[in-house]
Amino acid sequence: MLAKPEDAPLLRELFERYAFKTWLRDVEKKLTGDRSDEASSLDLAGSPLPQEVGRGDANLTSRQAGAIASSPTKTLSQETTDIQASISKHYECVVNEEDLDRWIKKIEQASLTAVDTETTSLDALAAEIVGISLAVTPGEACYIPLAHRNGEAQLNRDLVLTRLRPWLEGAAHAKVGQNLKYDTHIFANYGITLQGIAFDTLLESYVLESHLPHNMDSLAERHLGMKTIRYEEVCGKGAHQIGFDQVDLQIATDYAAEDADITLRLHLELWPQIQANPGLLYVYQNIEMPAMRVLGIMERNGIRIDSALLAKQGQQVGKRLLELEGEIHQLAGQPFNIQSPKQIAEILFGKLELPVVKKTPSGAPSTDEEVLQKLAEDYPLPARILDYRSLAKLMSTYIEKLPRMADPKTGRVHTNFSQATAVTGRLASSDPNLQNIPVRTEEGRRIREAFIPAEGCKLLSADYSQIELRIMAHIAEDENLMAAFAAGKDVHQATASEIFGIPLDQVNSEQRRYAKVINFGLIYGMSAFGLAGNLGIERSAAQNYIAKYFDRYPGVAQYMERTRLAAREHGYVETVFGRRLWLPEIKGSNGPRRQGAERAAINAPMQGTAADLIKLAMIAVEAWLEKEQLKTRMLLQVHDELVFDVPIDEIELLKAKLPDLMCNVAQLKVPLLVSIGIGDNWEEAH
DNA sequence: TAAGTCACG
DNA sequence: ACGTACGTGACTTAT
Repeated sequence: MLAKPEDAPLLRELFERYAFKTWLRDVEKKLTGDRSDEASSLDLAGSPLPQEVGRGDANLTSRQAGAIASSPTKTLSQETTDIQASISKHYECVVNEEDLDRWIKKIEQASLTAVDTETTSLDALAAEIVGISLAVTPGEACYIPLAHRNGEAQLNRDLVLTRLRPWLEGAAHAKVGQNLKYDTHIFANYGITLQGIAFDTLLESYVLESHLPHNMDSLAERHLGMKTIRYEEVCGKGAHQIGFDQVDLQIATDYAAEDADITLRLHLELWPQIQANPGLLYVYQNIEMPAMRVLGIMERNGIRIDSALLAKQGQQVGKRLLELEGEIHQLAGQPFNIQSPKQIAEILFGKLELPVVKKTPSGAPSTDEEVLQKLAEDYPLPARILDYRSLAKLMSTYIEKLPRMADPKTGRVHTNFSQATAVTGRLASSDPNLQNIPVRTEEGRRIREAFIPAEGCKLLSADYSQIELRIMAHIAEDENLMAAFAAGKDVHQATASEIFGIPLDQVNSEQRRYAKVINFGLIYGMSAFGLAGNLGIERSAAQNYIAKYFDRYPGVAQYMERTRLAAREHGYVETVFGRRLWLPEIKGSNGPRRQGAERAAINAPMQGTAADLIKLAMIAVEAWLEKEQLKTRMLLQVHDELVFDVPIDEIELLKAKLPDLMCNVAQLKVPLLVSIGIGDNWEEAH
């Protein structure tokens, strides 16, 4: 059914070559061998575990052992992890060439090496490398300090990088890491192209349990029963935090070598779990692992910002904000902080005695947009506050922020695409978030004018049309809905025609608007109450629309019910490609939370399949760009949209080929549709 | 650090 | 009776 994307040959080769079964058996043998020592190793609480480095820090080691000893009831896997935890540790600090040579020999011969970098910053593009850790066998790891600033002897950074380069860039040397997208950036900062990325424990955890935390401390605890040294324990936190380059080598080694060690052990635990499930294996190998590389490229590309334009907009918006502030204080009869919901509430509901429309979760009177909109029907002040709020938002979040985030040399902003944050499989964008740039209002869209193409390029935007509704038609296999898409109908118009029982060409804009709200509601697992609230109609009327919809689209009704049942039975739901979303609360006794889980269960297969599809598209498009050696660069992904810098002479080619690539990453039971926009800024291209 | 709000798909 | 449309990130105030 699915046209699988071209497997990356390198990855496939690595997976086949390093099946790990033999090696796993060896490791298991070692674990079993340790089993006889289990009782005594559990008694280790209070006495330090053997370590070459860090012997002096009994605190950390005893805390680790203590955590093991206090483990509650043990499952089989818990026993395994206890044994994992009891493997003796040998962490070395590599500060001379002899040891470096020995480790290089080790990793050259290893079938798989865990790699981790320590740096000066979480900002991968700005970070400087401080050290590298490596592990090839559980319990054995090294830390190679490169830039610690406390006078302790260490190897020269450039010498080590030069010596390691052939291995780091060697595609045949299989590597595993925790979030290797980050480490790839770090090495790229020094002109080194990390290759041979075979596994990533962050993505392994994400594919297995997207709803749980994926940081190394949590993973070690959850899967290995081990308590790890936390970053704060080494560097402190808040204002007192020091850079990793200030940390003493011995402590740095304890921490950093452990990261590589834990990464390797986590992989040995997680990878078999993924292999055991074909759907998860597909998502991991063919979607997440290849997507990681594409995301790294996009992050490095960045997008060009017109800071001068934003500065000009800042002048205008700033002036308008001052005017509004004056008017608002005038209407309120006193000055107050308009940015404080609490103070707004005091003015509106206290001083002016306006009616309270709704309350916040904590019970305070709400002053959100919906409330102010309602009050604006009868009073002048709320409308002004709304104007002020929206402009203040534009000002602080975009107009002021984006220029400060731009690289002063290139004028480009580089977002971080977080691949393991959204439980549904979507990406998340942060620092800055470029997935929530305003578009819905006239004022907001002006921000998009400041996103501009590179010199000699146009911005090209390609977005999937109605992707989630198409996926709903596919999953539900609803004849009527599939037929509407097959016929190329305007789906909201078609829906209106069905629920109002009128011919397609007699649907008016109001009816279409209703149908659109209903279609969105379906994707979100709405109730009659929710629909009524959204449309401003009686609940009974909303219920009638829903009933009519399900009457005309019975496949969709069955899908909703089927999904609720499947979620309850299995505790998870799946996308078309086999991605899982676990819903621990689906069987719970907390009614509202269970219903929330049911709505998430209905939504996740659609949102998640859309996420799968666009990731496959990104992989296919990037592969094509590279194969054809084009200069077009992929810049952004906004859930159903991709944005590119396209040189003028490649525009026609992209216009012709992109929709084709994006629509054919999979063959669903409905056609996929991609529309293209081109312009001298994101607003024009959209 | 939490709460409230609002930007996006 | 009870809450009530899914998924995100960022900013500001207030504690």
